[in-house]
Amino acid sequence: MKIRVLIADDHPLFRAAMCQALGDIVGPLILQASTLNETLSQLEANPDIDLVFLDVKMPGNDGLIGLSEVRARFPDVLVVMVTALEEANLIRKALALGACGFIPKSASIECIAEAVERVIDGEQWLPESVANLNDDATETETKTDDFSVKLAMLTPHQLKVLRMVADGLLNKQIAYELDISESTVKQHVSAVLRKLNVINRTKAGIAFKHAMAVHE
DNA sequence: TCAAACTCCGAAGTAACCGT
DNA sequence: ACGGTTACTTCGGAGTTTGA
Repeated sequence: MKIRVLIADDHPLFRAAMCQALGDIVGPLILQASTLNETLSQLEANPDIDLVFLDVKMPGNDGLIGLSEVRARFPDVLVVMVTALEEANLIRKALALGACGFIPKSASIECIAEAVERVIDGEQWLPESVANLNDDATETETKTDDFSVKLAMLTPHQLKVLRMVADGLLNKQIAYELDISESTVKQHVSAVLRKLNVINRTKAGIAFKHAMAVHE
């Protein structure tokens, strides 16, 4: 298997272990990152990266913000989430946001190898222990799931804009950041409101923050 | 995907009016 | 004269529509 892999995790020991495990599977084409910014820089500098193992909790990535950022900026890159937590709700959100798979840090090398093969083949992959997690979602969580599904309907540009709206940026500021006109930002915001079925940017921002916050 | 033109809405400022 | 209330105007930001 000749694919280029990026391992994004803030723990050097885990990265080293992953490198060792993946080295036997995908060969030597493995890059590393310890923060979300570093991950994005690596993806920008290496457009040939096929697959990213992204830690749910690392500097700059609290929850699924990193996933949404990577999906928004690099829609062609496959993303497999890595976490010590096996929460059904978190996993559903990640998959709805475009993650191709979910690997617990306790996964065996065989398990990781199977994940890589399946994901590269275009399938979604979950280990059995995760796939069998009881669906104990509360009503609120169910609503959040619906929202995550709506989030997955957004285009990469719309996701970027939503993230900035959630951060409290004005349309003018978003336009400056993305180097587009203010009216284009408004068009994106309108599309986001329509797709998320909310009446204004404040509600969209709050809902987005809520959906991204997985460790409350 | 992007931009232009438009409407809508709320906040802030100002003037006119009224009661004390 | 002073303070409070109301009505009007202006302006900036948000959102929609239309077309390239």
